[in-house]
Amino acid sequence: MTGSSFMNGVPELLILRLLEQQEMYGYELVQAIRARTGDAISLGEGVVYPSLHALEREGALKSRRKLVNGRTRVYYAVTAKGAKHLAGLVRHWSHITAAITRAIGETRHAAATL
Amino acid sequence: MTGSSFMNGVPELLILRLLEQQEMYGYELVQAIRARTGDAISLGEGVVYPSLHALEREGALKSRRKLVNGRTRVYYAVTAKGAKHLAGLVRHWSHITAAITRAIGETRHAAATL
DNA sequence: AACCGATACCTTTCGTTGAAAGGTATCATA
DNA sequence: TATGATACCTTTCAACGAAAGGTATCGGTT
Repeated sequence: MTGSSFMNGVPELLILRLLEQQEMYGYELVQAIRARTGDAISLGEGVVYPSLHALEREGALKSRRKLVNGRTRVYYAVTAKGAKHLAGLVRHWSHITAAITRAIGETRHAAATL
Repeated sequence: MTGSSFMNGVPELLILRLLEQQEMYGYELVQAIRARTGDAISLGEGVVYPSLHALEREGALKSRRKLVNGRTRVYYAVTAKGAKHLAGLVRHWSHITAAITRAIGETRHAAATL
């Protein structure tokens, strides 16, 4: 009850969404997430890498190794299956957050009016 | 990675918010949450009761027993401390969801424009 | 009278999952 | 040569929601 960080499922959602728009490697993703959310969300590598591996295992992502400046980068891209999965996640996300936003914005009277 | 239910911290948020508007007992809360979210969110008693106990332990809620129709009901109300806590949760919730919504709605080009 | 579903409380167990911390290696820079 | 950034990774931990089960009372039905 201490955390309440509202982050359940969010790493998976953001990772798939960003990778759908552009192929990226893990380290790049970590920074991209921070940048794209205006520092509101900052995922550590200990969250991103395991997620990438799990998503690839499930067939939602595919990876290819690339050598840049003597360093190895593992680029990830979303598969067709991953895109379908992401669509479901976004749909679910919208549904849930809309319901919560409505619920916490309602007054008891407005609720009764339903 | 299977669940992705986006429910982290949500029970605490909804419980505090509903109880801030109106004093309620556990069983009533379970149904109220379902009703207020249009069946989008349904918390079991196994989630609600432990949450209520934890929140009372933290001083965010206070309870009073009431006998109605031979059945005992435990009514919970939000304390001043709980209200302050809730305000922080709502603030945090808005911040996080706004950032995510923005991030998943952005195109790569729009992101670059930042 | 017996039964069942709804009401009302509760606990224990389980699996997932995000967070933190630590570990390796390369490259550029000071 | 030492440090910080880059780039990969794993292990450990705690928290939390979900499910399931447990008790008891009441009202209505058969």
